[in-house]
Amino acid sequence: MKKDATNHVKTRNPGAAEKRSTKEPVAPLPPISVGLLPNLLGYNVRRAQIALWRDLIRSLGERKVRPAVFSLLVLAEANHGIAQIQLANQLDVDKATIVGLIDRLQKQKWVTRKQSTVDRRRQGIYLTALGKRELEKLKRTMIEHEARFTRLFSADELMQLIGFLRRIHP
Amino acid sequence: MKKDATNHVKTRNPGAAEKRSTKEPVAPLPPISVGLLPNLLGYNVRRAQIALWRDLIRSLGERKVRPAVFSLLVLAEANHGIAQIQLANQLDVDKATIVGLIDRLQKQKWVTRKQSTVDRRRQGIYLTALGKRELEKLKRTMIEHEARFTRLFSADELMQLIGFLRRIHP
DNA sequence: TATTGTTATACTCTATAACTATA
DNA sequence: TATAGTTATAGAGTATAACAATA
Repeated sequence: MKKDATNHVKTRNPGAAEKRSTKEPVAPLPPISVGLLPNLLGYNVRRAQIALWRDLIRSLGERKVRPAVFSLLVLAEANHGIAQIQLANQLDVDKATIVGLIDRLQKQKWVTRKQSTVDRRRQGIYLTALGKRELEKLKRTMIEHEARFTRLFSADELMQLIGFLRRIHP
Repeated sequence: MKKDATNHVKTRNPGAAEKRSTKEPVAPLPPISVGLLPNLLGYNVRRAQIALWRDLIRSLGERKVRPAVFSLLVLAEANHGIAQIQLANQLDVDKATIVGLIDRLQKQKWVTRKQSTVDRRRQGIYLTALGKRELEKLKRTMIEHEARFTRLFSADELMQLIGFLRRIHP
């Protein structure tokens, strides 16, 4: 029923006004009070994240890549042969989750696993040539997506905002 | 494997240093480069949201209430007899999702449904006396949770931050 | 005994589609 | 014909637990 949702996070509404802009219905829904919600930091962060997330999903949509995969590819590119446990630690997800993501990426031939010679428990992750090319495209998509939001802020404001957010996730 | 996770969102790590603080392992994991991730607005919002979400889950934990339910109760309290479709619009989730949440709350005797006399399609939502009492407790929990994060900011900074976030989710 | 990777399983949150009853 | 609510189903994202190989 919700329009643009492709994800577990609820749909942001660029059309919040839709309902109100149509002809006045017979028994209109009365306006509601939103209570204390808008003053809560957590509520606002959550709503912002949902707005960003949905835009990102829409942007990545055609590429069938999910946000987590993008982060993973960026890390893999910056760290040739990174161990899966390191990806898990850095992205703050369980290692079992990483295995699933890598499995898919490997099937797509975007990454390969190669056993480490230093510690044979480790399966180093390497981007393939295809993976690198695709990541470059993804980065462009990501930059466009970011721009749609960062342009809401001056350079100073953006620095401030990111600084604030880092205090929350130290 | 991840410690405090009770949720689909990945675990924030107050113990990120754990791995490094133990005795130096035989073949230590090499330090990694995080690439461009920390400069992305979306990445930082997501990480902040996860940190807040996990703390909230932990705080609400014993009460077996989820964050979405809290918002719903606040709205129901501020709007006696609110229609489920209004809850869905305000919280930006599908109406089918709201039905599920209300079903549980009704089983717990925290809310009741009552058919509207104005428009009999509507099932107005009302907090029970029990629901009101529980919500008061929840609010205290929520305030403590919020305080753990808002104290990271001065009053001015907090106003600024919330203002920034509202630009992102208009 | 601890760690890396793996498999199998299950849970939370949410959406989609089709339906009923009312309007 | 449209809207509020409902039901049934599915999917994304993630965790947990148990295990093998290696350290």
